[in-house]
Amino acid sequence: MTTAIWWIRRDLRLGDNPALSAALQAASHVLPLFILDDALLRSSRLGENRLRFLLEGLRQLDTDLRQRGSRLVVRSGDPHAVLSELISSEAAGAIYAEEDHSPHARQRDARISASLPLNLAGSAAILPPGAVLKNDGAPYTVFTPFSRLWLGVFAAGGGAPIPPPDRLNTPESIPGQPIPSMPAILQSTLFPPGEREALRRLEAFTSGEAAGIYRYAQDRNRLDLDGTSMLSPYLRFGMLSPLQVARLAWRAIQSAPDSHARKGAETFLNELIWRDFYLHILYHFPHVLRDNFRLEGIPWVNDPQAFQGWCAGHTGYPVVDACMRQLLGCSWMHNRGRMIVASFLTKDLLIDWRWGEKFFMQHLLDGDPASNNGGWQWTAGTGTDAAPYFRIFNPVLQGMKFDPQGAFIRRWMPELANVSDAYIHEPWKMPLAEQQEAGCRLGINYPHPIIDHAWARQRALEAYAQAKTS
DNA sequence: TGAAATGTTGGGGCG
DNA sequence: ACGCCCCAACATTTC
Repeated sequence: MTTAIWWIRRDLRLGDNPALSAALQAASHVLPLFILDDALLRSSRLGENRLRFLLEGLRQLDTDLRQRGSRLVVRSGDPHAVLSELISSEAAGAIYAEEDHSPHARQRDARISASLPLNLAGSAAILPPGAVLKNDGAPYTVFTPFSRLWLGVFAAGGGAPIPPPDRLNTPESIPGQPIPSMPAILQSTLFPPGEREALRRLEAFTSGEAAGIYRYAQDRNRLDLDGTSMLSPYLRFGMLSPLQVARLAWRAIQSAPDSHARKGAETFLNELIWRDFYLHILYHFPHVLRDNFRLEGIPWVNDPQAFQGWCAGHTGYPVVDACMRQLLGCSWMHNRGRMIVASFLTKDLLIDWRWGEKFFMQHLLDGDPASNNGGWQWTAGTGTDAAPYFRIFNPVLQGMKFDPQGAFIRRWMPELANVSDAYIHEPWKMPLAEQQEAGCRLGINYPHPIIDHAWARQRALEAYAQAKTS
């Protein structure tokens, strides 16, 4: 009997899992292990809701494993200590794990590899960092050429997904600990954790001629429609194989019924490429977690009270507030909303993008350092291939464009529920009579805008003019 | 994966 | 009929 450890990190799935597959080939017995790393659990960037999503995902994985004659072993502590103890107590020959390209994970894995037989197989990205480089071997810092080459590399390497194993032999009586329970903070779970649910959503999004992926190009920016895949939390924890999602998107492009549908599938695949782009950026430029990628010396105002207003959804701009309430209410925010609130924080309020980045990490189920950092630096105009400094969203126009009837605003802002279409995006213009009729008195039921956008825009342009290209 | 400011054009009102 | 003005509507430039 030989034993291999399948060390699960952010690949909570049995299907299309190269690390699990390698472990099964290497040994007669496989020990599925998840380590609750003290260092990660103590991080101020780990929100309770994401932790709970992870723990419940582990419970789901354990259920799936038990149906295959196995079970999940959970241990807390320092990964190196846990692994070396298990290697000797179980006489395990090797450890197999999916590669995690984030700086913290690379450091941890390098330390472990130095003394333990750690084998990395598969990647949290679709194409691993290093697979998409410029001719001179340098990493891309502009998205469009990156995506062109990415598509070429991806198309060349086809292949079918690895089926989930029928059975895992797992050694008996390995001491583990029960998966911790956390009370649910939110009443509704928009995102039931687990691979089964993830596959169900993927199937619904990509199969059939009426699939959402074919409407993605036209609907994805609409806050008031379900135009996105809502797969991000599952991709974040590898409850879905990102490679498998990309394969299905690719297939949808090939079999699209018309050019409009093809455009939808292409746009969706493009978003997956953005995900890879930012994973690669973080791999090649880990300092972006602390520093601006390209601008230096923006004179941030960093008003804590304004920040509190933004966090709570009390800015007085309905679309901004509705998006923040959506984040607080379901630990997820529409991508269009993320851009709107990020632009408002960095450009209107002139608050350092790091404040918003951290807040997002604390609240998003899909919070991932690479994509989150990339998105924030993009909006702040400090990142790779970033929005230019002068691109400043007007929260009123964004609301009118992407929530035309205000349905999204009314869903998240009960105090605005009876405000008419004419004023739903700028309630401060409401005459007193209508305020009373709508039960929404400015300054009482809903705040006046905490800042005047036209003025704030001017201020932002002046502030960014002081920044230096670095 | 913006928005505002500025420029241009052309129809209609009017003396 | 003609010129002038006003101002949408659209295009271009600028931030």
